[in-house]
Amino acid sequence: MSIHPRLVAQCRLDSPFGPMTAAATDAGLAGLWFDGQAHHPGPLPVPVNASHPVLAAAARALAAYFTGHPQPLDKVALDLHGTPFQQAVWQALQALPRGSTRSYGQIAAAAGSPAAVRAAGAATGRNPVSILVPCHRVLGRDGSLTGYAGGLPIKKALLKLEGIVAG
Amino acid sequence: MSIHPRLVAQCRLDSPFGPMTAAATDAGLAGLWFDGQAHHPGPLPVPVNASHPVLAAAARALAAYFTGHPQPLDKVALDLHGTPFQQAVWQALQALPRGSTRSYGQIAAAAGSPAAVRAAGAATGRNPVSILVPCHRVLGRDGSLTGYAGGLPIKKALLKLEGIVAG
DNA sequence: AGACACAGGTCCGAAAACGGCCAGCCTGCG
DNA sequence: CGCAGGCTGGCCGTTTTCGGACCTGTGTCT
Repeated sequence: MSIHPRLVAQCRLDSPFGPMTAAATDAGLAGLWFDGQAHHPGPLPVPVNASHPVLAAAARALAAYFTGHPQPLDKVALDLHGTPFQQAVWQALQALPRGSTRSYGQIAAAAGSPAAVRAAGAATGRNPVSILVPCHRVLGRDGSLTGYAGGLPIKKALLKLEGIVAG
Repeated sequence: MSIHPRLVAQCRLDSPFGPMTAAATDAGLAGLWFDGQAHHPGPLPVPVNASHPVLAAAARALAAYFTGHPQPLDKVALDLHGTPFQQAVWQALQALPRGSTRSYGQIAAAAGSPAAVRAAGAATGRNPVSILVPCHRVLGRDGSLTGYAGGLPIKKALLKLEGIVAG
């Protein structure tokens, strides 16, 4: 997958698990990556501008998430760039509230292709907006962690933060 | 291609990669070939005269090149004989300073025919003045050596001499 | 004239490889 | 039996790889 074609601004954001990079279009948040995570897009050819409204909103939402807010007070607009199937999967992920989990099979079904379980796993891994699009709430059928672009320890910590003991 | 019609003198010159033959018109250097290289014109029907000013200048330039001079102190006048397209390609080659490389596609574009990539390769191969017209600084798009009239080992050695590790 | 051969590069379609899976079997236990 | 573990094979979108077709100017051969 290529980088989002309409990026206009980026900035750095802090999290308890290390600094992150956020990127936005004028339509919404397009990316939020841990440093060195899998599928990191690398250096972005757009200016740093932390005061861009979308990035400011993302910073507030991220802070609210780590403060423990069950639902983000103001939802951040998203502008995700991917194939139709990926869009469907990421859409399904956004429907997961804090503290709930699903299996990859359930996500695949929600995305409209119940049999495309493995592909759903791949699409989940390509989620460009970590945390705010809760790809970490997807587990194996038996509750195993299975994988996370930012590394399993962070996935486990995020779930623990949400009150889930799974692991 | 036929031999240059206005040749007036020739002589032998030494290089670290073996002896070479140089040929000149009164207007400038017309050829510089390794013994046995591809497209070698063969025995030339002109007198041997190493003291001809153009050939003397060529000898100095060649020596300077192998000494490591970044730019020839006094540029040798050139009198290249070829088709308009070949002239354009060789012109583009002369613009390459020591240590820099281009792809055949870039050379074709610089010669005015971006699509004539393959033709640019052919024209590059017919370059009559080795080394001083740096046809050895042209590589494949992926950095591969692809070819050299004097043999790939010499091309590689010339590049190494200029500080390029490409291989 | 006409038909090839080249010191390359781009495009496009087909085919194969690759996963953040899961169900079905088979084994080895108590 | 009942259950935990390991292997196997099929699942499917995406990515990568691979193989042709075509392009273009020139020299050489028919």
